Amino acid sequence: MPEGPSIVILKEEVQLFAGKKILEVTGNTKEDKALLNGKKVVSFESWGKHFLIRLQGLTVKIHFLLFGSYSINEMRKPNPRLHLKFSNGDLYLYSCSVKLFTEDPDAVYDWSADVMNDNWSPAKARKKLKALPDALACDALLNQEIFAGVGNIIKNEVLFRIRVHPESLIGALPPRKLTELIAEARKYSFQFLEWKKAFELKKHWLAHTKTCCPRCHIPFVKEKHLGKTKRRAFFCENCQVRYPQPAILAPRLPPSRKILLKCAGQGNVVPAKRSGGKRSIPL
DNA sequence: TAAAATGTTTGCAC
DNA sequence: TGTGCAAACATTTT
Repeated sequence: MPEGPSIVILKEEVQLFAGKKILEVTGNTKEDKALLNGKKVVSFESWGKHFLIRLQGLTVKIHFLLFGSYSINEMRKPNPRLHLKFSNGDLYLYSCSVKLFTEDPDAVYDWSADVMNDNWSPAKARKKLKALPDALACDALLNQEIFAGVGNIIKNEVLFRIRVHPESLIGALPPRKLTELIAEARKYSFQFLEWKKAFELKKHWLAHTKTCCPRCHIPFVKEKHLGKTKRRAFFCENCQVRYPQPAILAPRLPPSRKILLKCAGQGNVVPAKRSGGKRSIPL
């Protein structure tokens, strides 16, 4: 559920409640639910992975973390964290973080940092990245102050697409690669949105959870806890370049037959096994 | 069945 | 006070 594009879908799905009055509030959140009673929804908004319910003088911030979910009209799970009743239906939010705040959301949120927002600013993202030259590419993409909404799936897919090794240093990326990183973070997020709406997101994964590189047809490297963020990473040591690049490139040996067999049947051509017998034609 | 997973915050040790 | 790390949280799927 939780990457930015999924929150955009939620925001679209709850539009039927925009402008409506909250008739009843229940749920096991420890926040002061009573404050929401009788208030009208000014608007539903999102910032990265945050889902915001903007009321008069009060905003509800929902974060779904790893396991949160929601349903509209039908209660699909027991014990919702928050349930809002409207004249035309119900919104149920499960196992999520709920926080209330009274500040103006425009003063709290930097909308230009949200990859899904109309105000997304690649220039500002670049400036923030320039300030973190020692950060790893895999960590930088998950930095919500720079790429709000980007999660682990988007991270893996973006790095594969732009052929950048996840452990590359941000400061060592050539300017054009940095441009690509920023552009692809947004571009892939919107593709994620369209594919998710069509229920075909996984079908389009090229790297995330994959075992073989679709370009090189050799096994992906799978790291369980990569970078400061310690998240799963799937990448190709062959076509994803690690920056900085070494001054002298080590000669690359062709992968062994055993390795190639791991990716057989995925567009990979495995050389025939040499027969143990004597050659009929001497070399 | 145990383990892992689209994530973030908190609290403790140093 | 700052930082870095592990733990906590919570649920579904493999």
